[in-house]
Amino acid sequence: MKRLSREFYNRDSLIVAKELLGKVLVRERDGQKICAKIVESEAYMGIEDKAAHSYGGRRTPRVEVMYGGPGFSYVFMVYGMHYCFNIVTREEGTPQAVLLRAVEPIGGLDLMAQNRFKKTYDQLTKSQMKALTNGPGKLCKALFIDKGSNGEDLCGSKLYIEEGGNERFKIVVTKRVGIDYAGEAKDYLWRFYYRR
DNA sequence: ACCGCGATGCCCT
DNA sequence: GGGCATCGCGGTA
Repeated sequence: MKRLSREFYNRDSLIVAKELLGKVLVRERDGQKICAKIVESEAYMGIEDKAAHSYGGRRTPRVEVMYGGPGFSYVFMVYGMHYCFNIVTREEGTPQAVLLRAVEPIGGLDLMAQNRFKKTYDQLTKSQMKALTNGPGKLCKALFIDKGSNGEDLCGSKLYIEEGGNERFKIVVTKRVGIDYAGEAKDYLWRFYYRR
């Protein structure tokens, strides 16, 4: 499958967040490969978005990568124990990003099961199977995405995104999650997920 | 099924 | 020192 180009990412997060649905996130590590379909995303619109880490032009060491240009990863820690994986969008100096909130396992099932639960895929309970990659922190753990993947070039060969299949689907549009601190921005319909 | 809560570390004021 | 772009558990139904 064809890898997404730098230009794909060089657009508003609202567009990229929607278009990433159905695409395939690929993680290569130690000669092994994990693939998963992107099924939920959120747009963070930068300077003007009270929910974004770069709101108001905030530029600290943590968010620096958001200013560096499209197609790089922004990985940060939340609640002291989970990571969130974002894709930086827009040109250098315009700090937008898309948060991946959920993916669906396609390949490398045993690797994901090991990373999450220290078991083979077959050994997972039903609920563990369902919860394998259905949250931002969970998908990071399953795909071995942590601090070390911050600033990774998604046009490279360790962590990247490919075109998906041609399956038809709908996009459900809702409010973003976990941003009650963001004033009126908490109600913006900037969360998207794959239906069917 | 839904709800409440504690875990735990880093970032930024 | 306050607060998090979360998760999983254990309680009540």
